[in-house]
Amino acid sequence: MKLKSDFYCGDDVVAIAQLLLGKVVFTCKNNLITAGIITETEAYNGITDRASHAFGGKRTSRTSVMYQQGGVAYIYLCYGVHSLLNVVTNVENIPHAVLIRSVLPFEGEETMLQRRKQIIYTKKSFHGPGKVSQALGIDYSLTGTSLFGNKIWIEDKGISFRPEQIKVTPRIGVDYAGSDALLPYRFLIDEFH
DNA sequence: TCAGCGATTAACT
DNA sequence: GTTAATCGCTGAA
Repeated sequence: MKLKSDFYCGDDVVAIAQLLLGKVVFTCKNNLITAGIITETEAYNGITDRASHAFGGKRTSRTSVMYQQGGVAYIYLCYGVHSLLNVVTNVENIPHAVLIRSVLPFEGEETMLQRRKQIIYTKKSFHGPGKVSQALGIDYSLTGTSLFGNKIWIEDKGISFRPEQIKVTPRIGVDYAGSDALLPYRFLIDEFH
């Protein structure tokens, strides 16, 4: 069942990041459906978070997507090469987002591997935010896409994890964020990594 | 218009 | 665990 607006509009982005573990991201591109079970997320906690693009209330053409009401995709290009997929949360004007870092194949595994130019699935095939977007056929032009439409959406398939399966760590690649780089905002399912 | 830069990846030891 | 490659968008002028 597709996640509803109230899931995305909560005000605790860190809690939502944890709740997204086990949910399933779907995309439909060229009539091909692909989907992955989320096994790793990071929270980006609005204007007080130095690691967030919206730190200090920064609002530009790129970051304005994060200020929309929860339930849209914020996708941006990193290193000129990688499209990174985020889920926008909270209400309008609060720029919270959750980065999807890893998935397990759920539907359309062959298509996902083809997009990654791989023949054989390994557990690392879709570990890393750039790989997730590539496998699901997502690129930065889809930023701002509603998660209630037919291009990208997230479903609850009843998959959940016990608290002891969930590992909490600081976020990756945000050393420039000073003390905020140490915040325990990354969640992952240890047995899949 | 254009210099700067990055929420990474792949390929190493 | 480490390090180098990389390139087109972003944002300010």
